[in-house]
Order: sequence, then structure tokens, then C-alpha cells
Amino acid sequence: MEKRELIMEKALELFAERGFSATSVQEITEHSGISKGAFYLSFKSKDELISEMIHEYLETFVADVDQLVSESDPEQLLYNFYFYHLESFSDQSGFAKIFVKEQTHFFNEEFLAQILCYNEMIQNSILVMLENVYGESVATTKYDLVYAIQGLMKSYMELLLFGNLPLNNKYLAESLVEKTNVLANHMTLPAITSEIFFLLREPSKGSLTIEKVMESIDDALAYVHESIERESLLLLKEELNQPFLSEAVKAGLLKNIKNHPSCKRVSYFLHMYWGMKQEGSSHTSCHLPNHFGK
Amino acid sequence: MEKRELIMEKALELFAERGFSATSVQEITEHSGISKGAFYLSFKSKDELISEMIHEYLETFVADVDQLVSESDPEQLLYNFYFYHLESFSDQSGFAKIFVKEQTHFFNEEFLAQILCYNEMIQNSILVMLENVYGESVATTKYDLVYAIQGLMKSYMELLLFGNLPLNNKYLAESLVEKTNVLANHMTLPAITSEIFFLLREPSKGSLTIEKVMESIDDALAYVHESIERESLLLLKEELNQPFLSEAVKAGLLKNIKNHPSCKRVSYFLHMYWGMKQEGSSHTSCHLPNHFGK
DNA sequence: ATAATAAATGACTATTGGGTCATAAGTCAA
DNA sequence: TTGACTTATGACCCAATAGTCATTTATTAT
Repeated sequence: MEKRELIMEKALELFAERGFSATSVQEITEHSGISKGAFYLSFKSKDELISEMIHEYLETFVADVDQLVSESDPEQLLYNFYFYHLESFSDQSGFAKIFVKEQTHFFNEEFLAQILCYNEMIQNSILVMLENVYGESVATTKYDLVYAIQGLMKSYMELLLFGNLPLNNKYLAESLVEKTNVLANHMTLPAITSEIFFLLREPSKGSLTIEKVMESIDDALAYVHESIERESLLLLKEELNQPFLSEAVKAGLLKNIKNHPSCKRVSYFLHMYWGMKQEGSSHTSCHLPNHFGK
Repeated sequence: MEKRELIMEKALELFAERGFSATSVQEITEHSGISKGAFYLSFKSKDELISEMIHEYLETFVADVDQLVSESDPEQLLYNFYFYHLESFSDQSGFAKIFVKEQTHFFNEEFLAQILCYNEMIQNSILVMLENVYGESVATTKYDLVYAIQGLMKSYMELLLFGNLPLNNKYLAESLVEKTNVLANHMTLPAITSEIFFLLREPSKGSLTIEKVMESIDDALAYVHESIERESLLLLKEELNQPFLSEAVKAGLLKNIKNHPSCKRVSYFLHMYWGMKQEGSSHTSCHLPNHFGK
């Protein structure tokens, strides 16, 4: 599966420069030094390539942030959080550029839903971070702080990416830490309350039906021939129809398919589908699914 | 010029929903109830339509913000600033959505430069606002505050536009005012210093050559037949080659062409070109050009 | 009413870009 | 060397789309 890597790598360069829609498959294959047909041996479609790339990047990013938040010393947590973001965006600037560029504009409805889901995970991490650092004192403002933090970051990220300025990540991170402290310690009028925060997450859930998940499994089955992965998929499909597995077995099966290139979507859908099921209407269980940790 | 209005109005609806590139001229004409040919009687190209729409909206928006900042009571200034933004985005949500969606992605290099220029004007207004409200106390932090304010706003704007939530603009504005006050009063580590702030504005200047401006004048001349506008264009062209007019005459000529639909680009280019000339390397003259006020 | 002028039409062109498939090149066991 | 099988190729297909232009329709002046 070396061709896949090559294509993804080369495509990233073009996507970062021009965006998705402005980059043709033709250009990707030329830039990769392969033929058009070869491209379609590795990917079902251009959309699959994009989806693949998004997942590959975001999956590890989200997991890293989650780990960082859960393992950092509260004293250093904020700084680590910002610094990791800045560093990650600095050396993975290709991906970062794509995200800033395409942003909400992810034409494809499905992509948007996926991005939103990853964003929810990041927001969950930020919430945990705020609780760890400030404790009860931000109980009423933390949901608002999530949006403030994301807004501030986006602003400085853009600068970092497109201004190619002599900016120092360490100092930038310190500056962001200070801003966060200032806001957390002095803000009294949150624009986003917990009610609004969770209201915001409702609509996205409705779009992921069991049929859609099923469909993605069938899609994957057509491309997966390895026995372990296939069996896992079939078991998961059964489980989806009628639950009969223990949580541990389920988690194991999910791990089995996680790294197969044709299973990224299924993996994501299942995580999301079961994630929202177990969440129910309670607001307390909104943590990052553990299965995303590496 | 009633057709133009109609097309722009209908196109806005489609652009807001799907973005520029995903909306075809065909769709625009169908949605407007006209033929394809009729479209090209009103606009040279699809790009011209887009450019036109951007200018029409941003020109008045920038001017309104400028006026608001220069006329508001300092006590009320911040609130008015945020409230105007929120209200404007609420009822002109079509444009707002376009800007959030397409953002940096304005494929066309020229569009990007134009957007950046308008953004610089807004930033200038924000700077003036900060000076009026906080005076000398933010002398070292004001440039950083500009980016913080823009980041915060963007974050909440997106929510307002795509979350269709029960948000109250008045309360949201108050919340943003508080955040600004908190940051302005307690921040000590600005990420963006004045040096960096002005450094950021340099590169964009390089791209606007005298040849480009000249070209845009020639382009316009092909479409402008009204005597006053034509003469103004010709005089401005001469002035561009070899300055010989007084500032007052120049300003008058610019006003003459300002409202002609085919002169938007020329107008913009000339403002930008002369704006950056007179600015030189000094950092003190970065104010909003008066000619943009209504 | 009629001629002249302006406005509007939509079939048409040229181009691009995603995706397919018959064919060719490469690989390897017998 | 042969033949079976895998991998790669790029000409080709089809749909979509920006932009044009000969022709028709509406308007206005005489």
C-alpha cells in the first residue's frame, strides 16, 4: 500500500496550495508521476482520497490532544495545549492550510458532518482541560470559553500559516495562555451557556441513521478481503442489527478494522453512532471516546 | 440597471447556500427567470458578478463601521460596534454566510487581495475604536487586541449563522464587550506587536503594480460610455502616468466613477494604489480613507 | 403602420474534469 | 520459454459549465 501514501502525500501539497475543488485528479496523478488509472486502483474516487486524508490527520490530532489533556500537569496544561496546536500546525502546515481554507465550505455534506464530529471531540477535550485547570470556578462559563478559545486560536493560526511571519510558538502559546487565564478569571457573562452548547450538538446527530452506517459497512465489505477485518465487519454488522456483544469485544473489533484503509469511514460512523447512543440525553458523559487514543 | 439588481439578489441566495464555485451561471439565470444571454448583458463574466457583489456589500459595511466608530460615544462604542456587526450579519446573512464559507478560499488571487484590503480597513477602524475607548493604556496591546477581537467575533458569528440558535444579539454584544474589556484591561503579553502588525501588511502591497491598475482602467473604458465617467477615467489614467492633479481634483474624479457599475474595480485599485503610496513607510497614517464614507 | 433600434433568447461551442476500460507491461512459477 | 496473473496506462466517455452569437421579440420614433 505504498502507492496510497505517495498519492496522499503529493495530493496534500496540491490541496494545501489550491484547495480541493481546484485540484484535479489529473494534476494529482501528474504530480505523483503515475497514470490516472493507477489512481483509481488505490482510491474509489477523489472524494474517498479527501475523506481518507481528513481522517488520517484528524484521528491522530484528536487523539494527541486528548492524551495531552488527560496526562498534562494542570499547571502546564494550557501551555502544552496551545503549544501542541501551534507546533502541529507549523509542521503539518499542509493539513492546517486545508482546514483553514476549506473550513465550513466542505461542499460534501458528509465531510462536514465528519469534521463537525472531530470538532466536538476537540471541544470535549477543551472542556476537560478547563475543568482540570480552573475547576468549579468556570462551571458556568466553560462552554463559552470553549468558543472563545477556538476563536482566538483560529485567528492566530491563520496568521501563522499565511503571514509567514517571524512568530515564536513558545511566546505565542504564552500569550494565548494569558488570554485564556484573563478570560476565565474575569468573565461573568457567558454568551454560550450549557443549554445552548448542547442544543448546538443536537441536529448533527439526527443525520446519522442506522441505514447509513449499514451502508458504509457494505461499502467496505466490497473492498476488504483480509479475513480478520472481514469477520470483524460482519460481526459489527450483526451487532448493529441486534446487540449481543460485550463492550470489550466491540472495542476489540473496532480496533481490528481501525487501521484498514477502506474502513476509515465505517470506523468513524460506528464510533459516532454508538457514541451518541450511549450518551443519551445526559450531559455528563460527553468525553472523548477512549478508542481514539493510540 | 434593474436587471443587475435582480441577478445579484437571486445569485446571493444561491451563493449563500452553495458557495461560488458550486453555483453555475445556468442556475443563476434559471433562478432569476432570465436567459443565459441576458446575464452576459449585465455582467462581463461570472467573476465580475462575484466581484461586484463583494464590493457592494463590503463598501457600505466598511463605511458604516467607520462612521459608527468615529461618531459613537466612547462609553457606548464597543457595544455599538459589536451590535452593529451582529445585526448586519443577521439580516444580511446571505453575505455573511458567503464570507464565512469562502473565507480565505477566494480562489481568484485578485478577490483575495480585495478582501484583504477591506479587512485592513476594518482593522483600522478597530484600532481607532480601541484608542477611543481605552486611550494610551492599550498602546502596546492594541494591535494584538485587533486579532483577538476578530477571532472572537468570527467564532460567534459562525454560531449565529449556522446554528440557528435562540441567541439574543443584545446579550451577545454585551458578552463580547465584557470579553474585550477583560482582555484590554488585563492582557500584558501581546502576540502581535506593532512591528508584526505592519509587517503583515507589506506583502499584499507588492502585488498591485501600476500596470495592473492601468489595465483595469482600460478594461473599464471599454464598458463606460457616459461622458463624465469616461473623462474622469481618462484624467485619472493620465494622473497615474504622471501626477499633475491636486488632491481635491483627484478625490472628485474618484467620486465621479465610484458609483458606476463597471468602475468598482478601478475605484478599488486606485484607492489602494494611491493609499499605499501616500502611506509610505510611516505607520501613523494608516487610517480609513475618507472617500469610503458615504 | 413601419422602420429602426434595443433587449432577450437559447442552441451552440469549447473546455474541463471525474471516472472507465481495453490494452500493454511487468512478474513469476513451472 | 511459456502462460497465468497482477499492475499500470492513457485514450476515451460523459456530464457540466463558462461564454458566444445568429435570430427573435419588444420598444420606440416617425
